[in-house]
Amino acid sequence: MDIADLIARDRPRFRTATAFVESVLREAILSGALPGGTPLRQEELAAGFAVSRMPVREALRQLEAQALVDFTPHKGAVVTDISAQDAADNYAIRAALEPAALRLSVPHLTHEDFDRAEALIAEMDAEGDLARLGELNRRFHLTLYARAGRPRLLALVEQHLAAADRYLRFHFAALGRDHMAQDEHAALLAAARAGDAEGAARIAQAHVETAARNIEAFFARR
Amino acid sequence: MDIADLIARDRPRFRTATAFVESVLREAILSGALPGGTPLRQEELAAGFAVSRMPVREALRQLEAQALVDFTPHKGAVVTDISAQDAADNYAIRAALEPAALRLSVPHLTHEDFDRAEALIAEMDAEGDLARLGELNRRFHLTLYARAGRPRLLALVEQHLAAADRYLRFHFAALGRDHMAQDEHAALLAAARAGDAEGAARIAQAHVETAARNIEAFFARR
DNA sequence: TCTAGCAAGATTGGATCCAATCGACAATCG
DNA sequence: CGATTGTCGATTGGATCCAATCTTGCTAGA
Repeated sequence: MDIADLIARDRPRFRTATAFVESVLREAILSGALPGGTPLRQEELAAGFAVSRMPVREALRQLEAQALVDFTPHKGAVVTDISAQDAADNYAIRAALEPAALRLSVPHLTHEDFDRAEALIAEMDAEGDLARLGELNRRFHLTLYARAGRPRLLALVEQHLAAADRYLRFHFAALGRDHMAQDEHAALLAAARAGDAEGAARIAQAHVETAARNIEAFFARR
Repeated sequence: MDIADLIARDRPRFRTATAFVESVLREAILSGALPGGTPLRQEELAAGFAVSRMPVREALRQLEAQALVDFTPHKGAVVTDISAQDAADNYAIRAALEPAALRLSVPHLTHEDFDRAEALIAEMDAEGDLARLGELNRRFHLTLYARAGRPRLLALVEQHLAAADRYLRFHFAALGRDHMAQDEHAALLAAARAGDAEGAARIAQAHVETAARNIEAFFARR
């Protein structure tokens, strides 16, 4: 999706221009529309969003705090580029957080949650578009974590899941989309359904770690 | 330490006013000098820092992304207040991240690291000031995690350790400083020294979880 | 007396303007 | 001929100004 589309579609949803610019830029970075290393010129962005430089600057500051852009004084902001180290970092964090979220959440999951998760697995089987596939994958995992009752923990997981989409792009490009590991998703859901929080946590951890290995192998091979 | 002191001391260390304001405000919030719920008026802060409102606004945006202040459009920023839920969140995150960092770090720790950690334990025994005690505690843990080779993971751990100081203040007030659990620190160091990453990780997790229970009990009792 | 509404002050959001810094290229000096 | 320095354009950092919105308190009417 182009940036212009995002602008036209979402502007009314935000009360302030700053929040709007921040949201669009974040999605653009996470979706890969703005690849790592892209310099973000304030004037240019301001013109694109039809606002002044100020909301752009504030938005860039927020993205800096989220480690999505790098700031250098008097040189400006650049989209953080994705390295093998960053990927390893991301997966190490997720491998720690997601099993923890699962352990807290599984005891409180409802039938509706399980049904929704199952439907998402089916949708993933049918979906062809990669961006959409990443979105479905995120929603599947977040559905299973949602009942953890720890909003900050969930926000962290969500943030790092979204960031992982940037690597997922390489993942698919290198290995094909059958590496989405749908059987692991099914096993995860089954364990959660059985109330086996510990087993589910183990599967989730292994799930993240195999993904990490795949990405690592991909980076090593070039 | 007063805000005025921080201002006088640290201004030359920063290239830009924004970075300076952000740093001072963050420390002030984490140290408890600015308690939760404090409204942060831009004009007032700008006058205090002898700058205009703009760097203050940018700094506040960054703190917002770090969940240290809450923004409401046209109403301004307020220091995020610490609730039992926030504390539980913080400890859940740390209970997941710190053992992971430890597992990665222990195999690469050096004799110097162990010596430094041991010295920090001794310093904690001798230290009376609470703020300084929290700082020593942080440095002890971070020393053991430092060789994990995952900068983002470490940054997350550091951020949440620092945030925990806000709760630690209550912890000590309620339970006395002997609850610092120095014996657990010693056990943690011993396991790390023995190269037992798994054992160290277990101790660290238990360490965080008992702290979480203490805080929870404290919040429940009022 | 109580409430709805309006008006003034306070405060933030956004735009515009000026200053400081960086990068590149050219001119000068050894 | 190479290194250094100075100047200019581009870009960001910071200050000031204006607009939008929220809050507060007063007033008028039921």
